[in-house]
Order: sequence, then C-alpha cells, then structure tokens
Amino acid sequence: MGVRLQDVADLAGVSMKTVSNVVRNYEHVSPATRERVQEAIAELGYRPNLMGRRLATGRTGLLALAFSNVTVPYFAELSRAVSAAAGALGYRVLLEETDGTLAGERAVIASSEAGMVDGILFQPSMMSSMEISRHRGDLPIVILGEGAAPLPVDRVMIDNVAAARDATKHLIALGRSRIGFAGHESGELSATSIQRMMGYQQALEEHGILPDPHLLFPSAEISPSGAVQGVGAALDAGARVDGLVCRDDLAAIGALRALHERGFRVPEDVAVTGWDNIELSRVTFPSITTIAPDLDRLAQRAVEMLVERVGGFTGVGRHELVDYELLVRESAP
Amino acid sequence: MGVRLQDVADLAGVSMKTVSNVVRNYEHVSPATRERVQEAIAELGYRPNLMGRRLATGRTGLLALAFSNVTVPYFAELSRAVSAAAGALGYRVLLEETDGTLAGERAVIASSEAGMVDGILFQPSMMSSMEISRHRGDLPIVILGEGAAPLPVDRVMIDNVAAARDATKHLIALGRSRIGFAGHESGELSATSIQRMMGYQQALEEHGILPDPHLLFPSAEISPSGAVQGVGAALDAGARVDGLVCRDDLAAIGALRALHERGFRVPEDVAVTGWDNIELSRVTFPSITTIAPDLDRLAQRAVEMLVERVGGFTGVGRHELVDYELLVRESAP
DNA sequence: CTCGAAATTTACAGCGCTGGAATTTGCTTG
DNA sequence: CAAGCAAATTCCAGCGCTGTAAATTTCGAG
Repeated sequence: MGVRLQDVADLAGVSMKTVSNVVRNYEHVSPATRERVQEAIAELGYRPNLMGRRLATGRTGLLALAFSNVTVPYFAELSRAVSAAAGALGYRVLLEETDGTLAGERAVIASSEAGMVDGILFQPSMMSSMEISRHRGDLPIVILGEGAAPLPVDRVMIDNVAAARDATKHLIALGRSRIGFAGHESGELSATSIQRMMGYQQALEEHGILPDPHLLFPSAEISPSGAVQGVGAALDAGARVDGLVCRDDLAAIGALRALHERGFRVPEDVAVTGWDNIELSRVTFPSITTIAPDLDRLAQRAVEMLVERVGGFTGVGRHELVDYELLVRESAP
Repeated sequence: MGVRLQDVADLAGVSMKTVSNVVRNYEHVSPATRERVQEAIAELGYRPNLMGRRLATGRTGLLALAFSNVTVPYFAELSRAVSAAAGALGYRVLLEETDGTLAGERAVIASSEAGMVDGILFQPSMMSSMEISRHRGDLPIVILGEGAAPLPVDRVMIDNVAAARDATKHLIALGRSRIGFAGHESGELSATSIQRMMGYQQALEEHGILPDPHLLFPSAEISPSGAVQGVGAALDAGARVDGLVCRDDLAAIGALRALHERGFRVPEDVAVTGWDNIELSRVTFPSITTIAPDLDRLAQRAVEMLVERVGGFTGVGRHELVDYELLVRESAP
C-alpha cells in the first residue's frame, strides 16, 4: 500500500536517489530535474515512508517526554512547551507516563525496545538522578527538575529552594507569622517537595520564626482532593495558620476549598501561595499567588541540550537554572 | 551502537530467524534452544530495534490521538484513557495537538509523512466529519465526539443532546426557570456546542419555557478566563439567571468566579452545571454538578474500532454511543 | 575544439528485521 | 528398520530509504 520512491523515480525517469535528493531539498539538483520530480511526486501523491528513512538514517525524529501523569496541569503545560520547542528543531514528542511509580519510571529508562526515540526528557518523581545516571543505556537523557547534586547527566530546573524562600518571605512581608506548608507527600518525600520545604524553612529561620512541625500539612495523595483532606484534617485537629505555602497550585486549590469549608477567608484569615502558575490559578476565587517558572525557556533549553547529545555531544553533565517569578494575585496580595 | 539480531544468533549458534522467533515468543521453538538464545540475549543486552521490525512488518504500533490541546483537562484525561486502552492492545499513543485551528486539523489529516502511525483517533473542533471523511488518505480514522450524521467513518461519542437535556431538566427540577447557557464559542460554533445548546433548548421547550437569546453567554475564547469574561460581561449588562448550563467544566469554573465576584451565591442564587467531570470539578467550591461521560469505555471502544480497521476491516462507518451520567454535586444539588 | 573542474546523477550496498518456503531433525509406527 | 509426519530451524528475499563513491554530464577557459 503506497507509492514508493522507486515509483516516482520511474515516472520522472530519474534514479531513486535523485528523487530522494529532491524530497530532502538537497542543493545540487538541477531546476529542471527538480521540477520534473516534483510533478511526479504530486501526480502520484507520494509521501516518504518514515520507517524506511529512519532505518536508513538511524534517527527516529522522536523524543520521549516522561513524567508521572498528563492530567496534572503542570505536566500538560510542560508537554505543550516541550512539543513546541522540539517541533522547532524538527523533532516530535512521544509522551510516556510513569504514574509516579518507581516501576513506571524504571520502565521508561530501561525500555525493552530500542530505536523508538532518539532521546529522553525525564522529570522523575521517585528515582534519584543518581540512579537514573547509573541505569542509563545508550540513550541520551536530560533531566527536568529534581535535586541539585551535580551528576553526569544534563539537567534543567528552576531554583526550587530560592523560589520557596521567595514565596514564604512574601507571606512574612504580608505580616503573617504562623505559616504552614501544605501538599507534600505524607510518605516518602519527592526531591521536589524536599527542596521546596527547605526553602520554606530557610525563609522562616531567616526571619527568626521557629518552624513548627505541626504546621506541615501533608497530602495522602498528590492531588487537589488529597490537599482538601490533608489541610482539612489538620485544621479540624486544631492547627491554626495565617499563611500557607503550597507545594503546587493543585494543592493550593485544595487548600482553598478546605479553608473555605471551615469558614476561613482567603486572604484575610489565611494567605495562600501556590506553585506552577497553571492556567486555572488565575481563575479560582480567589486567584492564586504562585511561583511561575519560565516554562518555555525550560523546555527550550532542555530540548536543545538533548538534541546536542543526540547529535553526538558527550561532554560532562550540565546543570542549568531557569528563571521564575512570584506572581502576586488575590490569595496573597 | 547496538547489538543486532545477528550478534545474538552468532553467540547462540543459531540463525537470526530463530532468535527473532524467541524474541517474539513464537511457539515452535524447542525449550533448549529458547533458553540458549535467551542467555545470549541477556549476555549481550540485546533489545530489538523497532525501526527494523516496523519496516519489515509495515506496522508501527503507534496510534495518533489528535485534539486541540492537552492543557484542556478533558483532553488530558481522554489521553490517559486512550493510552491505557491502546496499551492493552499493544499500541502506544502519539499526541497531536491541533490548537483547535482548521489549519492544525488539516495538517493532522493530511500529514505529509506516511508510516509514522497506523491510525488516527481524532476529536475535531473545526473540521466537519464530512470533510474529514473526504480528505482521508489511506490511514484508518476513528472520530471522537462531533456531529450525529452517519458517515463512512467510525465514530464514538456520548449523546450530547440527551445529556444537555438531562442537565437542563435537572435545573428545572430544582425550580429554576431563568436558565442560561454559557461557554460556547462567540464566533462559529463547534459541533459540540451546537449539540449541547440544542439539548438545552429542547429541555426548556419541553417544559414550556421559551428560550431567551439574552441568556446565552458565549466566551470569546474557550477557556476558564474566557468564561469569566463572557459570563461577567453578560451579568454586568443586566442579564439575570437562576440556573446556568455550562458547555464544559472549565466554563463552569469561570462562571463560578464571575458569579462570585458579583455577589451571586451558587447554588442559592444561581445553580450551575458543568460537563466532562474533570478532576477539579470535585474540588472547586462549590463542587460542580456535571455530565460525566464514560471516558474509559469511550476510549476503549474507539481504540478497538481503530485497531480493527488497522487490521484490515473495511466495513461501513460505525457509530457508537457511550454512556454518561449526571453527577449531582454542590453547584446544583 | 579540447580538456579539466564542477555540477549532477546514478549504482550499490546496506540499515535490522520478518514472512514464507525450504530444509533438517526427531519421533512414531507398521 | 524404513517410511511417514510433525516439529524445529534455516534460507532468502525484501520492507523503503539513504550514504558513499563512482559515473556521467555540463560548462567555461584556453
């Protein structure tokens, strides 16, 4: 099924290779020949078969983007940004969901089939980048987010610690002093949560506030509902805060509901900050003050670095930070 | 770079084809040989090269899923459901975003390269299924959602008209009589919007309520912010409703904010329904009464039908309806 | 006109794998 | 013990395309 290069070549009366050259815009083809071939292509409706090309070149033109779950708005937005950046460089993106499980993440790294993608962009939830760099096969990998340790693999991230410090300081500047942290895992903490909590504690300490472990409100599940329950349970148990730094916008949305249900006003009684600047954080009531990473830049750098590796670059692991911004909105004005 | 089938064959002292048979679990391989080959595979760390396999078989094992934009939660959730259903049948899913533009959708259908995917699952926003079925090349397509006309291409959807009628009747049963519709396009309506508005109007008429064009609140942009503005502008212009059927949950979230900003209480003053049952609709305050399509079933049937076509089925276009449910929550109890 | 360099085009050998036919091996059975 | 048959394995010919190198044509200078 399908028109082959040879068919076009026959019709145009040239060799297969010349047709190939025309298709790929090789420069040394005479205008006359080029036109004749193009007519033949149009007449036959020829479209190059990618599998053939890829077998021959060894490149697939596909990059994998692995993270836990597209239904997390941050990841959906990341996915768009990465697709755009990859598209600009002639690559397409294959999403790989890991469900945030260790098994899922290992499966991505160890994928039993080769040749599907040219490289992987990986935002790990559970695996340490240590393990990733060890487990790595021959496929280039760039890590998104995650820890700060220098490792033999490229990484792009924002400075989570500094950003968390900024968010917390913003609440302190608002005159809040009983500031909680919400939305982190109740079990083993992800690297992301660890860094954000670290920044939160640093800010408190810098301002002479003693971090109070009773003001940490973990979620049994990293989801808005998880935060509703986590924050709700803590409030019901008598915890009182006037500021709340949330691990991400979804946790903030959950916190908003939990607070609202119990009659606390945001921001009057409790000021709340989120993280990620997902589209919805502008539309909730109140809208959410949040850390907005420069997602486009993050995606662009990550793709660029990965493409360099695909192209053969084998230097040491690079570690780049990307800008972020604290977007002040209604929940912590 | 890479261990080849031949390398494994050499090490195990068998032919390439036997190794291939082992890799693919062909039944007629003696246990002894199988084991020897498997040892060789393990020792060499062999992983089959997909491009080679695919060139040989003509199948890529990839299905495209095309829709406007992953950052729309409904599509993200659809994407998960489709990935799961496809995975169960041995396929993986490549996302194609069209940005909801005609050009984007045409690009998906007319993709200039062949052989990338075996088939397409397509949820159109702008293209009519008429045009899709005409434009179709040799690639099997299954349409998700969209119009009701019987066409020579498979389609799976929920009964949008009936569901909209149910949502509207629910508001009527709550004693509401000035019921508006919000969140549809302010320009050309999508097929989806048309059907949902149709159901809304039918329900009103069935109950002797004359549909009032002043109670239609379109959004300049299909997004929560679009709905905030659309509904907000209408309210500011003096429109008064006691019930609001929203085209989707994001519009409902936007409507919630627009109403809240102006001091209307939900559901006391205005009862609101959404559509899609996105995860967040459970967590907003108030949580949103919504139409919940059976997404898993939808995805499963769509993938099954597409895989049948990939397998060679060429019968007439089938048209399947999938169940939905009205989930009653706080916004319209 | 002739010659060499540059421009254009072609031949050919795979890329790594699989389908199907052909061959060999291993058992049964009369 | 040979024939007969099924199971196991191998051979071979591509799938559609591209890289390399070699062949051919073109063109301007002398």
